[in-house]
Amino acid sequence: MSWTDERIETLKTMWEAGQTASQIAEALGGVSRNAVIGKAHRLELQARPSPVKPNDPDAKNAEAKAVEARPAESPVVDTPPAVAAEPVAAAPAPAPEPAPVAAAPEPAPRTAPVAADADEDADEDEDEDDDAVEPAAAPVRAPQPILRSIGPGGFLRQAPGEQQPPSTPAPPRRLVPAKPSPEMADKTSLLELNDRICKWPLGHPGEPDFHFCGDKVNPGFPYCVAHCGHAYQAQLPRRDRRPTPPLPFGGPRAR
DNA sequence: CCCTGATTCGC
DNA sequence: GCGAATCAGG
Repeated sequence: MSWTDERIETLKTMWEAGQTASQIAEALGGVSRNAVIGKAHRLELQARPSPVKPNDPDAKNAEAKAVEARPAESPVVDTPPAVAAEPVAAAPAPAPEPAPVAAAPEPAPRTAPVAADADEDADEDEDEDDDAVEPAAAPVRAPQPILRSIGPGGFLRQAPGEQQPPSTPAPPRRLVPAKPSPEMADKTSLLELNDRICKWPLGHPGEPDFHFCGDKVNPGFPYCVAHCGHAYQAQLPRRDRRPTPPLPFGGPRAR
């Protein structure tokens, strides 16, 4: 996979939006987390709270650590044209690339309670789906990206840890990355599924906010503990079940 | 363990 | 230029 302009743009945008390298890599597809990081650095996209502390050269270094034979790394303090991006226009971004459609879970949990026929399975769909005309939905899940909020008067607010000068004008970016809207930034998309996050779908495919649970899986299962509870339910003996099994989406597509 | 980003270095 | 391997902090 090569770094096309589009992919680079996506990388830049997501990187600056605070997405992790892993997220970016999965969203782009075909590249590893390392590749993303490497590319980001080559693009001089650094500037991001890294878990690994940059040792203070002044504080107490010395040469004890020979590892520190870093050539002249320009001590640039100047921050690159930072984000400051006002919430970019939505426009539900189609995945930048056809996703390997395989994420369909095996036990087939139903996302759409066809009709609450019968009793037992009280549908416990996680909220979502309904109405929500409001684009600025409250970030129910952990907001990862460093989002700036708009204060009174249209001032950009900075997160506590943020060091970007607020003066930075928003670059006229009209490009639409994989995750255009901030409210989608912390939702797990199809592209971000991996072996250790819960693949339980929330909402309905095709809807703008359709996403996946994204929690950590119950080891050995494709879902988190809570959703395993929904996916795997004890089956009553035999013929005790009059009503036909509730199939998702009206059952397997007949074709 | 898991995650993260940074750096190195062979290709 | 690229990215796997490696490192290192949380």
